[in-house]
Amino acid sequence: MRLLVVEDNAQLSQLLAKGLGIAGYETDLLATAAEARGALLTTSYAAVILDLGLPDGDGLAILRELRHRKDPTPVLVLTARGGLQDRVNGLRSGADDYLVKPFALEELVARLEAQLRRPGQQLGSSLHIANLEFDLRNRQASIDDQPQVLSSRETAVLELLMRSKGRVVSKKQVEDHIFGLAGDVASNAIEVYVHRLRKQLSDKGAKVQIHTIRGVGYLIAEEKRDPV
Amino acid sequence: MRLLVVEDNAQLSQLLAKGLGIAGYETDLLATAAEARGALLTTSYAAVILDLGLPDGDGLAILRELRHRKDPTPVLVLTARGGLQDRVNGLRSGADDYLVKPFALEELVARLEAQLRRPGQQLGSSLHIANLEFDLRNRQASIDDQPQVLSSRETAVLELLMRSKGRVVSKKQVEDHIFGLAGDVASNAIEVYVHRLRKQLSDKGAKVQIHTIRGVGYLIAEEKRDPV
DNA sequence: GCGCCGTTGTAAGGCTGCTGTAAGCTGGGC
DNA sequence: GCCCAGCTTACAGCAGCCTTACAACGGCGC
Repeated sequence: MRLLVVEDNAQLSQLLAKGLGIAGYETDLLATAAEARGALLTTSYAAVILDLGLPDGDGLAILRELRHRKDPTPVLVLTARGGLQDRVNGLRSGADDYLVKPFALEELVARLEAQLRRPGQQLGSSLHIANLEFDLRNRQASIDDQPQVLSSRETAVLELLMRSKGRVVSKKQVEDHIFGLAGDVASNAIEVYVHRLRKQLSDKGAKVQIHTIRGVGYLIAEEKRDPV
Repeated sequence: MRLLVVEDNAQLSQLLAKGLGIAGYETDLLATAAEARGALLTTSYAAVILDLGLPDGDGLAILRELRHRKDPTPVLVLTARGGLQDRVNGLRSGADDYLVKPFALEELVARLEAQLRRPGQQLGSSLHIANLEFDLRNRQASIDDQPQVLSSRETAVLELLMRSKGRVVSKKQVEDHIFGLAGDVASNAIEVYVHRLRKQLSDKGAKVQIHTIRGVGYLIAEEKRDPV
C-alpha cells in the first residue's frame, strides 16, 4: 500500500515515513502544496496524510479540490490547528479523520487503518480466493495454508490485485502502487511482474487466474476450467 | 437516515438525540449492551454511536461481534476512556472513529458525517437481472457473483443494455454509445457485438436474454424458457 | 574485498485476441 | 416467392500483451 504524506516539517515526515514503513506501508513524501496537487492528479494512493500549514498554500484547499473532483481517496488531516472550529472545518471539507499534533504514531496508524479497511473489508485480516490467501497485515501469501516466498514486487502486485478482488486493476494503478512518484518506468515492467507472479502462482499450485482485459487491465479470480 | 445511539447516560443520550435530530437524523436510543445486540441483529442502521461503558457489558465486545459477522455499518465510539491504548484498541477492534468525552456535539456530527459520506456502501451503483450483475462504478459484469472477463466493446454494449433495463435500445443508440461522435461504421459492427455478447453471456451461464425487436432495437431481460 | 545468487528493470521479438469488415445465411412479413 | 433485417461465420490487421534473455544491482557469506 502506498501512501502520500504531505508535510513540510522534514524531521516529522522522515519520522512518519519510518513509522509507516514499519507498519508495512510505502510512502511518498512531499513538502509543498504545489507538489501535492500534481501528485494527486497523476498518481493514485491508498490514502493521504495531509498537513494543513504548508509553506505555499493551505492544505484544506487541496482537500477541497480533491473532493470536488469526486476523488474518494481517504484523507487524514494532521495538523497543529486543534481548535474545535478547525476540526469541524477540516471534516466538513472532506477529511475522513482529523488528528491534532502532537500525536502518537500508534494512534495515527490505527486511525489510518480504520480508514483503509473502509470498503467493507474486514479488520487487518486476510483475503481469500480459492486456495490462495493473502494476509494483509503481514503481506504474506499462502497457498493451501502453505506460506509462499514471493519477491517484494510480486507481493506488491498480488496485494493490489487481491485488495481489488472483483474489480479490474489498470496497469497505471499497478504502476502507482509499486513506484509511486518515482514512477519512471520506460519499459514493460508491469507486464513482467505480472508474468512472474502468474508463474509463481501456477508453479505453486494456486487455483487462481490473473485475467488480462486488453486495453483495460488485470483481474484476479478463481480458476475456472470450462466444464465442457 | 436512522442512527443507533447506545449510551447508558440518559441525559447525554437525550442531548444526542436532540442534536442529531437538528442535524437531520432519526435516532434509536438504547441503554444496554443486550438491547444493542438485539437491535443490531434485526435492524440496519446508517451508523452506530457506541458508548463503551455499559451497565451490562463492554461496548467493544458488541463492536467485535459486529465486525466478526462482516457488518460494515460505520461505528463511532464515544467514551470516557481516553488513553492512547484505549483509542488504539477501539480502532483496532473495528471502530471507524473514536471520540473522547467530553466532546462538542458539532464535532460529533462532523465526524459522523465524514463516516456517512464514505463511498463504501453505495449499493445502488450496480444493476441486476437474474443472476447477472453489472457494477456501474467499475464497469464490471458478474454472473453468480463471479466477475467476468469481457472485452471493452462487449462491456460497452452490456452497460448500455443494463442501464436501459426494461426499455428497448435502438441500434443507433448502441452505435453512439460505443463510437461517440466518431461514429463511422460502414458495416454491421453492432450486430456482431451483440452476437458476441450473447455468446459470452450464454457460455458463462447468465440467465438473461437479449431480445431482438425487428426494426426497433434490442432489449435485455431475464431468461424465460417457454413452458411448453 | 570478493564471488555468489536472487531480484530488478530493460529490451526485443513473437504471439494472441480484439476489432471492424464483408459475405453468405436465416427467417419473418407481405 | 421475395425482400429485408438481422444472424452467423470467417478473416486480416494491428495494438497490446507475453515471453525470454540479459545486464546491473545489492545483500550475504566467507
